[in-house]
Amino acid sequence: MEKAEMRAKRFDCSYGCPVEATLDVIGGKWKSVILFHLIGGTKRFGELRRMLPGVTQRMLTLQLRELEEHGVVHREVYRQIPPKVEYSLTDYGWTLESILRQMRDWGEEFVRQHQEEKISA
Amino acid sequence: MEKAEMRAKRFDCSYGCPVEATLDVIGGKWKSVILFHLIGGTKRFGELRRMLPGVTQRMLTLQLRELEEHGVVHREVYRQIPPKVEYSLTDYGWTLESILRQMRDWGEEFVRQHQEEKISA
DNA sequence: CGGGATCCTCGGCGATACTG
DNA sequence: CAGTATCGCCGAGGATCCCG
Repeated sequence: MEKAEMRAKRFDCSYGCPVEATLDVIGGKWKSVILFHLIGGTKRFGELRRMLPGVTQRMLTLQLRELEEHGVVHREVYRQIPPKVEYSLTDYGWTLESILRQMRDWGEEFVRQHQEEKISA
Repeated sequence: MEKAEMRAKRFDCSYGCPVEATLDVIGGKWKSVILFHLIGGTKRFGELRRMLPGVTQRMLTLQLRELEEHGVVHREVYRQIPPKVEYSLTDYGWTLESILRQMRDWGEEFVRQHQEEKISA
């Protein structure tokens, strides 16, 4: 499938519910974590890689490309040897900040709840 | 893998970031949409099925089971012929309401943006 | 350093059939 | 009506190699 077709399909309002649209942007395997780390400021490719234990180079690249296509992440390439590429949130990406912070807060509480459950068990 | 093992693994704080924990609860293929519809009130299995065009019986069952295991959805079985099963948000599930509503709002805006993009293109 | 290109595996998910 | 069981596909994602 061509990239243009993918975009057409993806943006074709084929979402049954707007919640799905949001999930399509932040719901990838590493996307929400990448976005959350970018709230802390611009990051180089290698920095992000070190911040996500277990991510492969390929997956990090793919996820960043999709975030870029969705308009929430900006990719700045410095043409030099060795290469340097910086990633940051776009203005539109910053509109996700509130949701991402709430997701972190809820997740912390969720983990805490289940730790207690394990202790009492 | 035994269910107990899955739970152990899932709740083992193996999330690199709390955001992932939240995504594990609401990030399934149909989970966030199910949860969002349950904000509107208790629903029967068949009702949910009709509200999610394209979902298979199997997937709806699996997703509901996981939501139940995560403690955000309550399953009420009425022992009668024909069977009747109702699903609703637990108190803990209601703590997701704000996030879900924001996700819907952001998703609506996202779809709107890309519709404009298509028109201007 | 930050990628592409290729090959291959594994499990998520659909399709179908059966049941209390 | 609301599930469970079984089979089979295919695409997400890992491993590896090469490049500017």
